[in-house]
Amino acid sequence: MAFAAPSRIRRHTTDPPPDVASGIISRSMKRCAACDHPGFCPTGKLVAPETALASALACTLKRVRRTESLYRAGASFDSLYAIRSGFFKSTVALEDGRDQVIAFHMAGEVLGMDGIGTDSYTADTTALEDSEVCIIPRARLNDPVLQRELFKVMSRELVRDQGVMLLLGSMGSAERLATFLLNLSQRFVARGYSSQEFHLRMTREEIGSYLGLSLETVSRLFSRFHGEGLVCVAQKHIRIQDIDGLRAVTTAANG
Amino acid sequence: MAFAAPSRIRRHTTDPPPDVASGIISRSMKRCAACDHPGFCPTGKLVAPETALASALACTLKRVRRTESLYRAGASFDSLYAIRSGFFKSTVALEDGRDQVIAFHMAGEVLGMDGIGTDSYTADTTALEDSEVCIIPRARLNDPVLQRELFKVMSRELVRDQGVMLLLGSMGSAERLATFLLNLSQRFVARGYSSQEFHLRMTREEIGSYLGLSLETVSRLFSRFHGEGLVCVAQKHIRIQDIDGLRAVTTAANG
DNA sequence: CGGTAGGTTGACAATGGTCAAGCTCGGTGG
DNA sequence: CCACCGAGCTTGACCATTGTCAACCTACCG
Repeated sequence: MAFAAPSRIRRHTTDPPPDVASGIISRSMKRCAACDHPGFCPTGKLVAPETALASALACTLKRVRRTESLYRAGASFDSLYAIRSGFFKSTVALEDGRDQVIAFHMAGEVLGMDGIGTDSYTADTTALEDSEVCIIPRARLNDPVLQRELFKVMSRELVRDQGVMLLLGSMGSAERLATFLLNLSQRFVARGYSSQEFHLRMTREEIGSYLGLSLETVSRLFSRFHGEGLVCVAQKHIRIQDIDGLRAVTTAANG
Repeated sequence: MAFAAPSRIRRHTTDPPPDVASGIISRSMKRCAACDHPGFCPTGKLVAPETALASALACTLKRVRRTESLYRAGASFDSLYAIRSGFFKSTVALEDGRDQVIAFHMAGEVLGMDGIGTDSYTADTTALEDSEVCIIPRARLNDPVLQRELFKVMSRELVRDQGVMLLLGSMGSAERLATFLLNLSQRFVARGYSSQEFHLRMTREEIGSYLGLSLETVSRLFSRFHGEGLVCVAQKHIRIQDIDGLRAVTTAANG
């Protein structure tokens, strides 16, 4: 595979954030004084600028190891969590045992908002790599400054969900995967990482579950995209070779 | 936009709510003093009990006729809307023209929350029958009492979206339609109407769009359910004959 | 009473799922 | 250091579900 072998850094220590884009990381963005990941301080995003630092300092951290769950569906709602570093998936289950990944989450995103309305979480949320979250106790939902920000976060989440419904309801398999890759790319770049090369933290099965496809279909599509020169895939390493080509796949009839 | 004693307030006069379930309506639930639809006063749901009446009186009503849109994607966010009576659909569009129904809304539900995060709406929302909404100007988002309630409403909306993703991603066609019918039934009964007999306000095409199916598949499934004695379908009138049978369809492998 | 939007049904095709076999890589223990 | 093991991935063959196209029907509205 024509793929610059990345140095396989495996950090289980706290100090630096785990590498997200296999070494190709732009550290240009300024950092929050309290958080050390580039450009994306969850607490900074959550509160007005003037109180960001205070909030950040007051925030309790929690570590979640890979495969561990942060909360489970049905557990009583006690806090929100802002991801400081790491990667999560959320899944919901049907009574008959089937379940589905409904979201992947990365640094700066807020987890647990599904619990506000019913006082208990409705999804399972699990770390896909060793991660750290800031605990936002439910009592702080009364903080007007936090509230204002949280409205926006929840609203944007509603918009994100619209996109997923569109994806699941109107797109063919290739469109879905291309959309997914472009979305990941966009989110990585917003965090100061490479937009073209990154490491998938989820399995084919999890991608398939999220996209409403079988793991085999996901695998075949990766192979096909690879063959078409759109991406370079080696296991979980992805390099987007032709971003415009991928965007074209996103449009119907190029599936 | 000021909401104090506007000239165009349509006060809560005595006109009864439009019949939702072709005459089979239970009127047993108590009504809000300010709103006249049974058991489900949007303003009452939105504010703490002690201020419900005041808010309801201050609320400006807007009428939306069938096929008219309440707001369109891209329009700047100026208010939320609580449905007082009627029925709406929300659709989102892809660049290439395809679009999809992402929700149906009925009395008591809140529209426009997708606009909070980005300051403009992201969906088109259209009345499927002559409807009335209470306007909640964006300025009122600062009202702490309203805020608290809105958090719950938005959170529940997130949970609802999870259910739709599950439906679109994990269910077969028959499961989807059965789930949809049971959901409608549940929502009607919560509003004091019959749980078994109701009038569909949307076309087969709109149902199909919402469920990620073609209109032909929806039609065939209605015929099949009819043949199996699960429902009695006559155009847009639906009577659920065997609710447990429908629930069984909801489970995999009974598709 | 005719036009039109919406709905039904059938024949066929295509997309994507299922099943099965085999591969790759990383971890583990001899 | 090597052999083995298992989770995750790939690929092929086949098949089921659902979409597409087309024809026709029906109800409703002027």
